[in-house]
Amino acid sequence: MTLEEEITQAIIAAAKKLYGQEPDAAGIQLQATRKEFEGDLTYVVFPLLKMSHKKPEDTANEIGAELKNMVPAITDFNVIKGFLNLCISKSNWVEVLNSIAADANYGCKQATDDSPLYMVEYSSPNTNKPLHLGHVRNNLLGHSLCQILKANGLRVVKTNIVNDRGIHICKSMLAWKLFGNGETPESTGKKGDHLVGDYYVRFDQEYRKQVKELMETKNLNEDDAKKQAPLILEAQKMLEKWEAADPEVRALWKKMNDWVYAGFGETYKRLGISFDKIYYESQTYLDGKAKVNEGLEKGIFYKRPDGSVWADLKDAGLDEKLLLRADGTSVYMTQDIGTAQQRFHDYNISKMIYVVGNEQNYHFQVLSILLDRLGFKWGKDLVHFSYGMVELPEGKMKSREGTVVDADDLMDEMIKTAKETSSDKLKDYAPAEVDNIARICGLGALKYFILKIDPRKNMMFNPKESIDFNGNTGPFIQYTYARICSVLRKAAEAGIDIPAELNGSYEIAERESTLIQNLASYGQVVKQAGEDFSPALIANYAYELAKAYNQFYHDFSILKEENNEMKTFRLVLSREVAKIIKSAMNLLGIEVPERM
RNA sequence: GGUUGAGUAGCUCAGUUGGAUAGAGCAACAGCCUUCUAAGCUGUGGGUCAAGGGUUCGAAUCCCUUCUCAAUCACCA
Repeated sequence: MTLEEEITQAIIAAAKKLYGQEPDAAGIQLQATRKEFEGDLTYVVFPLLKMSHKKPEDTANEIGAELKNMVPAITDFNVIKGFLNLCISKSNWVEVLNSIAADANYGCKQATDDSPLYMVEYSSPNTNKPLHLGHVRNNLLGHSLCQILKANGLRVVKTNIVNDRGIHICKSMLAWKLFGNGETPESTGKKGDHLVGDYYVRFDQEYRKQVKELMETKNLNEDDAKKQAPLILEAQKMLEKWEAADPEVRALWKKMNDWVYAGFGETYKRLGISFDKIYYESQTYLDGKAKVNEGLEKGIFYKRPDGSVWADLKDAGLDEKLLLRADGTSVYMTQDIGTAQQRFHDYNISKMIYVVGNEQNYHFQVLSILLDRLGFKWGKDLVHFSYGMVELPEGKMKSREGTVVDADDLMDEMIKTAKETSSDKLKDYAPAEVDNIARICGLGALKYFILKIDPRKNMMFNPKESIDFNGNTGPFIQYTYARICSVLRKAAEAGIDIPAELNGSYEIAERESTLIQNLASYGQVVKQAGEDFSPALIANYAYELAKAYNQFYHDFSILKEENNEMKTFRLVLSREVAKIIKSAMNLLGIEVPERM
């Protein structure tokens, strides 16, 4: 039983004794006492007034006196208005620290074979353009979410759906065929995804030229010109050939997709993310079509005179939704139906989570309803982990207007800046170690910058101001870790033995017990982050912890402390802070360096 | 127009499910390195929590109205 639970029980017992009624345990909240008041834990007594029929101060005093008698760890209490501040004994805090030290995975749970299986889809790139800042947010959130779910004792399958077919892919294929002169990643030295992306842009440029020309020469309006431009017609023909499995088109498709996958692979590796199972839309869209046709036969969907298939969702307060075009080809929704079916066939999934931007809210609302109507019992329970857009000072990112922040460029930039920042301090180190530290810090700054923000919100990214390395940042937390490592190294050099567990009595200071209290709350934070799907909670916790440690570090000597008992205590405390920082950062997918 | 989300310091963001005098960082200014890593620590200034009403011991938080912004409501994915 934790101290909080013990006190909660005591409050219930005290209320019963004093007022003859038992308050609801769920309604009893203990919070850390604000630092301007004396005490460690605070209980707000206002809810008890209905049963006590006394003033807040009197009620708090009565309860406080009872608690002090019942709970040995409570040494004293004070009352301010309706707030009952409880002081916890020093020895209790040392015990708490010992319990943290005894558990290498403190705050995290381990999954067993019976644990529920969660499947998390994230990343979900198109194969016609390189990853940009928006994808980075998606990838980081997805990876961190998986880490957090695992830390809550769940089994997790990380999955990715690659959008590898459709008209947009044909556009870059066509442009490469027409203008590429046989260029390859090898011949140009370009990453495959960038090379293919360039041809996607090229298609758009040439296409727009043709549209403009048609409007001028044949006096067409824009819509008609867009439909009649030779390039788009040829791309459509290519898509038809692809669907008919034309060997030449398929070979080109495979070649270019492989270039892109190699490029994505590099970016993923650098970002530190991975997948357990990858799905490709080219392999699931036929299932989706089959399922839609099945729904059509059962009368769940209906066909219009032109041959297109629709779902009527007006009774659910939504509109009608297209599922198959008149020519029989599939749309986004069709593919997602097929993909979902395959996944639930492949795995015994208890929860399916889609990490996809909030622009898709409507899509997932519809998907859930459609799957439910198609008879999948899990359809209703799909979770769309919806996150906000990344905005630039000029507004939204647009590939065609060149206002995207490329993922690879961004990482290069961050690592370069980190290297400049650390070059003075790391003069004595081997170049490879300097590079590795710059990589860890640069990526740490980027990842933390993105993950500390509430996922739901749109976030602002200003490339000119770039990302900070001071203050509430990844490197700040990494620095705190490296600092502790340095102290522990020096302790080892001096031959000081740091025990696994403390015994004895220690006169610890307020700042030290606060730090222990901070450490102790890690488990609660991990749990909350798991329930809320919120890496931001972990990020903010890690910052608070690092800040609290730095204040402690500034005010107290560790190795220079003359009292050996206290020196040992502070070393253990430091070691445990480092452990929890490393664990929390791991949940965010951020590495921590031992020196920087 | 409908739906969903958001609006907190000059800027970027927190705010533990309704608790004490609304907090950090950046930017500005002023201090702290012969002593365990100054990517650190301390201090100063900066707020009508979009506006108005309601619920109650107590509201940035819950409810209603209004305003502003974003996304979406496509035979694009």
